[in-house]
Amino acid sequence: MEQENEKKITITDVAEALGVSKTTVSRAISGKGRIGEETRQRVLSYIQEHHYKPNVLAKGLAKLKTYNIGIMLPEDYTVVDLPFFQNCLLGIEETAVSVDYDILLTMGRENDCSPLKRMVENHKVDGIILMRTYTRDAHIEYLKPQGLPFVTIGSSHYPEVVQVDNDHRGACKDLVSVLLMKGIGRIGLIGGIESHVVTQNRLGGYLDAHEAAGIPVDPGIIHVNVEKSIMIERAVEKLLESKADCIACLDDAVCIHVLNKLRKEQIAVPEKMKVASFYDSSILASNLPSVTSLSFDARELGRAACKVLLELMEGKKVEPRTLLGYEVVLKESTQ
Amino acid sequence: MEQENEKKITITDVAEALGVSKTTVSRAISGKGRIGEETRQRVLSYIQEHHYKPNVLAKGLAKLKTYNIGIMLPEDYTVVDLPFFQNCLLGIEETAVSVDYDILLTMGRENDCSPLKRMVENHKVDGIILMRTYTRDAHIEYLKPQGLPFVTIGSSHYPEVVQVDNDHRGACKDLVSVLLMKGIGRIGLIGGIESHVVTQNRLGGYLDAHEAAGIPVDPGIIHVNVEKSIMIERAVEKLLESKADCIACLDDAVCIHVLNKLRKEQIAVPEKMKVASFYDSSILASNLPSVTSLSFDARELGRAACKVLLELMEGKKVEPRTLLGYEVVLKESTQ
DNA sequence: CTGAAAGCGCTTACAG
DNA sequence: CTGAAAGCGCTTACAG
Repeated sequence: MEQENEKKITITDVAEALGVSKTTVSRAISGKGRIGEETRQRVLSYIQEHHYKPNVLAKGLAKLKTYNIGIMLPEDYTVVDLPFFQNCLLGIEETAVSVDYDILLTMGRENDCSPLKRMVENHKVDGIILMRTYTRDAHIEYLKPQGLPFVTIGSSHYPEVVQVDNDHRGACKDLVSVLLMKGIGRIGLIGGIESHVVTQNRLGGYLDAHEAAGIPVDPGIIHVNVEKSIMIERAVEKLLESKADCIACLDDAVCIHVLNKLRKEQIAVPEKMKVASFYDSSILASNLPSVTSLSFDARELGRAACKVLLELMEGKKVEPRTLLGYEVVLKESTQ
Repeated sequence: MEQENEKKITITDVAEALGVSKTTVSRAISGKGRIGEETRQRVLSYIQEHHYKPNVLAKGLAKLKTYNIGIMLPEDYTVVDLPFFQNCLLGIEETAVSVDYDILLTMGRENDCSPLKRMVENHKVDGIILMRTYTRDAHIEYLKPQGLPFVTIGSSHYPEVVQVDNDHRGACKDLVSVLLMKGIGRIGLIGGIESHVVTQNRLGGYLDAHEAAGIPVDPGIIHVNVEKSIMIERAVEKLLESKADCIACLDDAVCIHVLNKLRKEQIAVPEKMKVASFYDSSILASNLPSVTSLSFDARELGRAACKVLLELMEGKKVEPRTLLGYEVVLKESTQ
């Protein structure tokens, strides 16, 4: 209860109590500038004892920093993406906190920059992480001329935009290659939104694998921009007609619908139809049969993105592109 | 590109350019204090034209505010809870932004206050929203003597702690009452963590309904603190043995496992066993059969919580408890 | 109606 | 090694 009365003690209070100048106190805390070891200890122990904590706001004003990093989270999420974002955020926070930065969260739609703009114009952040990218990305276009450091999680086609991403293209290529090698020759595709860069990468990986294996691609079994469950069901029907061996889902939300549809049609997985997902999520972990998919470390991705951003904020030169690894996880659905 | 050069113009720049004092500029912006209408317009239009935006940090320092509200998100989430948190956050942001506040996000485990503490001690927020409550809540206990306004989403047993919640107890009571009235007499329970206050409320609603209907409760068919899938499966087996008519799941994560288990055991839903969930999520929406559950408006909950917090921050007196509504959604699984 | 000045809580050249 | 002073960009009594 003692603290209740103490009420926000400031650097001036500390200085007065100790009979030194604010300068000295400041130096003791920051460790910068020459200062006697004895004085330093005296200040430090007083501070400890009286629970003094510098006001980051004031420090920020003096140094023209906010000690906040802004996060732009897409609002039009899919349930399935959420664990990814959550883990990513954990990774970001973890590394931000380690240098005494906080996370300012804002959410918005694909083409609505206003939340982002607000955050920037109000001078509330020192740097920004965009959690999703689009082939034509209004957020990036707004941010570029702003001169504020930012990185994207997920790839973009914008030159000079620093990006951190999992290697989706490589991952999909590997997964598809494995399937092709197992003799699963006709792999149909369902899902994905073309305006998301990641969709392009996944498609690229799919094509890469076919090229590497010398197997031609049948454009007739590729169903992109299929999102609503009805359209997914129709796509499944078409793939059944086209005698596909396997349905590769561009993401897990689609995969859930595909599995439901197959169940409804009494098509046994994997006996009559194999299924794989190009994404990674805990949602499909408990499915019966378990689903072959990719595995990414979202938390590590968050850490990496934040680290790169912090370097950028310090004015360092950074790699324009950081690609993180993945694992192909083979399960029952493609056996 | 023009903006690139302009570089952070300040109130002093504006004042000089217009030949007025900073005081005047400040008044024109805030609308406070007497000021000539003409002067006011002159300032305002200059500001517009030159994209001047006051530095919120500096304003904050002068007024001893941060214009941030802190959000404490639990780290040990379940996938199924995520849509709830996401929508809740949207509601919070929406109303925070309307009064020019931002959201500072931090995440932590049930008994780890350090992220919260850090945020508070660094003077980074003017108020806090706890997104989950526990029967013995370390966060609340840390926060109470701090004198910083805060509200919880979800109920707590702590007196004087302002809380905003859906009426889980009433909702569960209604749902169970409906089932009982349909002649579904033996309703088994699976899931829930006793240390979560919401579990207590749901149990309470379950009991209320039985009492109201004059039907005795069989403690043998209540399986709380069942979380892991193996334990859930075992609980399902026991309920099958005990001839339960229906399995009510304390939350949707549990419900998914229950459905999987029933499918594995070839028990038809709803013919051989009814199923209901005490929670609300989009995950079960696409299930076959669709699952009877409750429906809460998480976004509205976020709005309400933020509104209450803002009032608290203005020093107003607020209701200690705000309860929001719900809907009982009957679906195929209990037909 | 308007302005000079002090103040918010810190940092950091500049002297000594 | 230490301190007085100016400054970060705003607000707000207090005069006029």
